[in-house]
Amino acid sequence: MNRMIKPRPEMIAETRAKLLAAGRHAFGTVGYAESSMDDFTAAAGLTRGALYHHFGDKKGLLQAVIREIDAEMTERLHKVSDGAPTRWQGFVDECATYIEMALEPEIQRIMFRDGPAVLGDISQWPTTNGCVAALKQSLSELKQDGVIIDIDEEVTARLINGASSNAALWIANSENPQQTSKRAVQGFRTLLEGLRLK
Amino acid sequence: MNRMIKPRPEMIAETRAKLLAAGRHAFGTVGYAESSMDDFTAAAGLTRGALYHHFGDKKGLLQAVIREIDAEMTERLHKVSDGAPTRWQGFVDECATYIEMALEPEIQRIMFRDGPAVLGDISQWPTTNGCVAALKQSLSELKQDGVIIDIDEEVTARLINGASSNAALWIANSENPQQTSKRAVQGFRTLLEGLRLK
DNA sequence: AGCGCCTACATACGTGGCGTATGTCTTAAC
DNA sequence: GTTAAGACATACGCCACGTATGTAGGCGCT
Repeated sequence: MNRMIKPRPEMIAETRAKLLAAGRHAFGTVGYAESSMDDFTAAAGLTRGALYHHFGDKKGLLQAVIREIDAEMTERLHKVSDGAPTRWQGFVDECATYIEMALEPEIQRIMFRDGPAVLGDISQWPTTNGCVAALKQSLSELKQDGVIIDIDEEVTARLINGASSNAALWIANSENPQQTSKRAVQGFRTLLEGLRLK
Repeated sequence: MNRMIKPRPEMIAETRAKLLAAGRHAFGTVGYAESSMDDFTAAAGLTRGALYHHFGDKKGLLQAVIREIDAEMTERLHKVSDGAPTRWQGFVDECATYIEMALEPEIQRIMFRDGPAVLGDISQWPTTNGCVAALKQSLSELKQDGVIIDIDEEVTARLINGASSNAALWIANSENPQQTSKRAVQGFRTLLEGLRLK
């Protein structure tokens, strides 16, 4: 009755976490299509059997991985905007952070390339639009504070999201990512300035 | 040394065109990963042998399809900007057209979802950045005319490109695409207004 | 004109990856 | 202690891709 020897649920959660981590690593490095389930489950000391049990299929694992990453990204964005001196500054920082995150190979590959290709537009997914929601919220606050012009927050958040992710792709594949990044962030800043009330 | 190749050019071109069309249709409807080469080559009255001969592999065909579509899109964009009364108007129309094009299922699927996922960032490809180039050129002209503020055309073109394609994804997957589209285009217009010199 | 080669495809074959069906072992319940 | 159920492994079949090989017909050369 009392499980004093070994907590069974923990073992289960552990295997789940192992699979999640193994899949995330494989998807983030070699990509979704090129990731062999046999390979990366074996790397985690398991088999595909466990994967099918916990996640249904390969796509299911991808979804889980995406949820995890999205949650992490959302948290990072919130931290940035919370730590800024002004709301406008926080918003701009948030956008810059978004680009920076999109530059990370794992995020880029999983969230911006393979994710949408395999699962369709994930942002439609109610559970995985944390980043857009974060941007949207920032925009709403700015609007209430009378800092920016009257815009459709949802639309603008989406546009910014698209511009950022695409910019990141461009930056990462450019010859000189450092310099390209500077240019991009600068251009982004200019674009955002257009939203401000003069 | 190099021999003149003229083996029934018409027949060959026709075969190539058939494969291109068949692949384009398959990729644009069921998607790249779900398209069976055996199936759509057979639909064109051919076999995979012809495909491998002409395009090397599945990815090669995708590249060719993307080039074709990109050329078409570029042409459409040029037509729109050329037909506008003012350059600013032409530019805005161009952006709206870009969104509209991105709403077409075939373009969306091939150019914005499967393409980047399979081939990486295609915009880096020298031959397939026609749309970005078109936007860039429009921006350059606007700058020279003193209509817009001093911006980095390349960067801005990329940002617009990203915002448009992403917006299209969002629109297409929304419950009410018509209405969402209106909102998106309106928001886009507002964003672009920020680039104008007052 | 006829011979042979090379191009443009088709056919055949092997491999690998995915999904499912089935098996096994452990834990919890009674 | 027997049983049910969950957690995973093993086994099997299928499909799709890439390659290796086969073949028919035009084109150059004499």
